[in-house]
Amino acid sequence: MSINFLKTTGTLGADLRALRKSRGITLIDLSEKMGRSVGWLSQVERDISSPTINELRQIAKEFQVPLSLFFGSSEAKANEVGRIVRKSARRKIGGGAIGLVEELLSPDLTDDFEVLRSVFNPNAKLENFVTRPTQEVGYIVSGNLNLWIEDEMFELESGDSFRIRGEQFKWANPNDKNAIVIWVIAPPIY
Amino acid sequence: MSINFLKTTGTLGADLRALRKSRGITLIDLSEKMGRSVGWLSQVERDISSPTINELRQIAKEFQVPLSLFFGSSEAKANEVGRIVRKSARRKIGGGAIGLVEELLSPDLTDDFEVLRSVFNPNAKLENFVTRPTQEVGYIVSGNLNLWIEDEMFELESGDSFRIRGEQFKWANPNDKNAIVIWVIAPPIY
DNA sequence: ATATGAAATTTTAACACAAAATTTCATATA
DNA sequence: TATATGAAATTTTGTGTTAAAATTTCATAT
Repeated sequence: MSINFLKTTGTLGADLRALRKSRGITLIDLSEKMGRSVGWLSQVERDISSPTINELRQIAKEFQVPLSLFFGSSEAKANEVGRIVRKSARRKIGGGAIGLVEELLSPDLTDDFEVLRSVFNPNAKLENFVTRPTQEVGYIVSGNLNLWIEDEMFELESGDSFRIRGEQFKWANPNDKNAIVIWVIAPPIY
Repeated sequence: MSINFLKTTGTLGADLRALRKSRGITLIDLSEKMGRSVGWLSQVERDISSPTINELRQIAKEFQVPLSLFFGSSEAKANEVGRIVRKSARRKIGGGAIGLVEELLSPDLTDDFEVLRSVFNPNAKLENFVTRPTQEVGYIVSGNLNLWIEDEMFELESGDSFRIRGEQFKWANPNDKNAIVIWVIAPPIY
């Protein structure tokens, strides 16, 4: 029986690069903000050198993502890295609204889209409209979700799906039970 | 009480164009194959003129998609067109393997990705490997699915997810109950 | 042993031009 | 009288070139 070391999901460098690109930041920009050299950052993103936890924390802060984005709750088997995400090993993506728990179903951040599993807690709601330059499709696995897109409101039930394309939206869970939604976003925002 | 006319989902022109583009076919190519004029086709894709059922059937055949792709099983409300797909109005996407029922969760074919809901019947299996130049992510909603990617086999359970990136794959439902999978494909293949 | 920063390399951006694809519309057709 | 055609007009996409920007490499310093 071995001690559980803190391990990333095995795709750290590629994830960091994808994250940086999705924000339109260059290595030069980031290195200046972090006070590190460009060469070092380049190596980190290619898994040639590995950042300490503190450095990783600094990067996470720079991109406004939770540190948890880089860690699955359990370790992936070697042959599953980049291919399979087990239910027990999904990465938490915090940062969003309260009453909303998001986890990543994609194995890393390098695809042209991202797939999330979102749990909307009972009576949770997003107060203010959000707009993103993305195409998003969601599917209600269970529960109910009220969705406002521009000036329309839709009452969605289990089995319904929706699309948002750069339009402003907000949501509310009108029920006393969780709503579970599979949510696809392109291009990636995390 | 009114008679139910055969109505497309309200996104026919755009869907036809997306479908044609996804196959890398030009209006000229298609018009020659169909024996119709380029101008007319152009107008169909812009909803300026509407094809007859026979013409639509001809197009469907040309693209090797079922005619059902263009019809939801019930009519969408005007303000939901292009935004919401109700559980009862999903479009059937046949053509795949036997023992597999696929429905479209995306409201049309014009996104950078497509979201499907696939039902794998008990003990259904895909005999031969498939390879597509796509990025695909799937999420097991319920049931079990065995998935082969290249030379590895994975036993997936409810809650697990996977990614396939241009790799050859095949699948089998090892159970006596349906497996339900939300499947995302980019770029679109339908 | 690791990080740095300047040099070397690779990638992306910005044009300009040609080719291809699509739209428009006056006319023919049913 | 509405619809389809096909040639002309327009728009979009592709190609090749060069410069700028971004990234990688690697000899040296820490």
